[in-house]
Amino acid sequence: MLAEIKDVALRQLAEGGPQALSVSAIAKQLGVSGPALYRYYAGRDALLTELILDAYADLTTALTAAEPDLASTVAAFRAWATAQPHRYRLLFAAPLPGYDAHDDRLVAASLGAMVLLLTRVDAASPEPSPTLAGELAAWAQSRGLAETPPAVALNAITLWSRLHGLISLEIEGNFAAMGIDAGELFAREVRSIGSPAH
Amino acid sequence: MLAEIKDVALRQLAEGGPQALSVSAIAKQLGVSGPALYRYYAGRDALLTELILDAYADLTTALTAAEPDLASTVAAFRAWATAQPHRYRLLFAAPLPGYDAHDDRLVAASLGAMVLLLTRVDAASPEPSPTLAGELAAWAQSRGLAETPPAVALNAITLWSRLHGLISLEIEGNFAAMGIDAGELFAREVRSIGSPAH
DNA sequence: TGTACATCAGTGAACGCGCGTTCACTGATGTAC
DNA sequence: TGTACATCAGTGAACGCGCGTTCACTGATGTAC
Repeated sequence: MLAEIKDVALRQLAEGGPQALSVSAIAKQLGVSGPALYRYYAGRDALLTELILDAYADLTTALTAAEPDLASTVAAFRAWATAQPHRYRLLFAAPLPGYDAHDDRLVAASLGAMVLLLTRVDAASPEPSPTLAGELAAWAQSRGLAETPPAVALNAITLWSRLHGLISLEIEGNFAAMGIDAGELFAREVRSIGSPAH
Repeated sequence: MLAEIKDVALRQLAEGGPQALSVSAIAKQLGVSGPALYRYYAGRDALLTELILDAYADLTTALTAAEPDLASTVAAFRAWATAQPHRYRLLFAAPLPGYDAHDDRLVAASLGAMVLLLTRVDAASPEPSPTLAGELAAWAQSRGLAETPPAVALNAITLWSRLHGLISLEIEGNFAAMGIDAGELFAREVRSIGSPAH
């Protein structure tokens, strides 16, 4: 039943966007009265938190299942995002109106998925400035990646940023509207990160 | 009065996010009854469309005012976005719930701003594949940029995508959360586009 | 095998809320003669 | 200068809607003796 509720919730998220996610609507679709759901979730926010945690876990699984090279991992990342854009938005776009995420599990979950992606980057970027290198070192250390050289961390973050740009534009249909197939764009960005001279 | 309504609308957008933009709330803040606004705007969607058009126009102005080199234009783009993230989201993130934009002026306005940014790119990317080159040529032509070589168009789109990734992450506070100053990241992306070997 | 009880999923009514929008109207301001 | 009228910004009540959440409850199922 818990799973059934999440299923319907995700379907509504996919079809009607974030604002379509409502306790009453889910209940109606399940053929059940609204208050019935309160037996399973403390409320709308709790359900939402659960959906986000699931999405992080699912993304992590997808990345883990990919071949451990950079290109395959990035391809898996993109495939996951484009197959279910609503879940990608749930993780990386602006949160829903009135939803306040102050759940420690969220921080931990996001770490798992991102670290996995970032540690597949091994090429180093052109040397960052001393200031940026310091910031990067501090960040890597706080993430349990103390061994990572700043130039590699920078490369990883750059990759992440470039991917996010491509994916969010692709998800909203911008490349489709331009008549451009995004596949080659992705391949190019991966190549740009894979070689130090980008 | 038209301007005053927009002012309040933008302030609410900035403070409470998109869902805070409501006719009644604007009216209340103006010390006026709800229906009074219908004398100035046909409804919520019309007001929203006006806000988007304004934002495009404002962004175009900001880009035009910048020095005509790539770095300055990108800096202006970023400055505009970070100074008023809510307006950037209005243009480039998911539209508001229930808002259907089928206004020809929107298409024209978005074109103005983007073409301005994209035409400041002159370096060419490594040669795109024949397929992609064809798509790029068709797109450039439909945008009145028939002279643009596909490799330059690709470079421009790559720049746009990279900027969008950086800006949307910066706007949502991701870099701040990592303790990283985003300025150098921007400078690097501009450099990567400015030189053909990225 | 039969009775008494506890558990607990789900119900329906109700709460207060804010939304966009319509409608008939008031009342001040400006214009024409 | 004074009167008759038109214009029109703004009002308040009302419409139907959906929301999250609470509350006391029903009624079926399972358990203990």
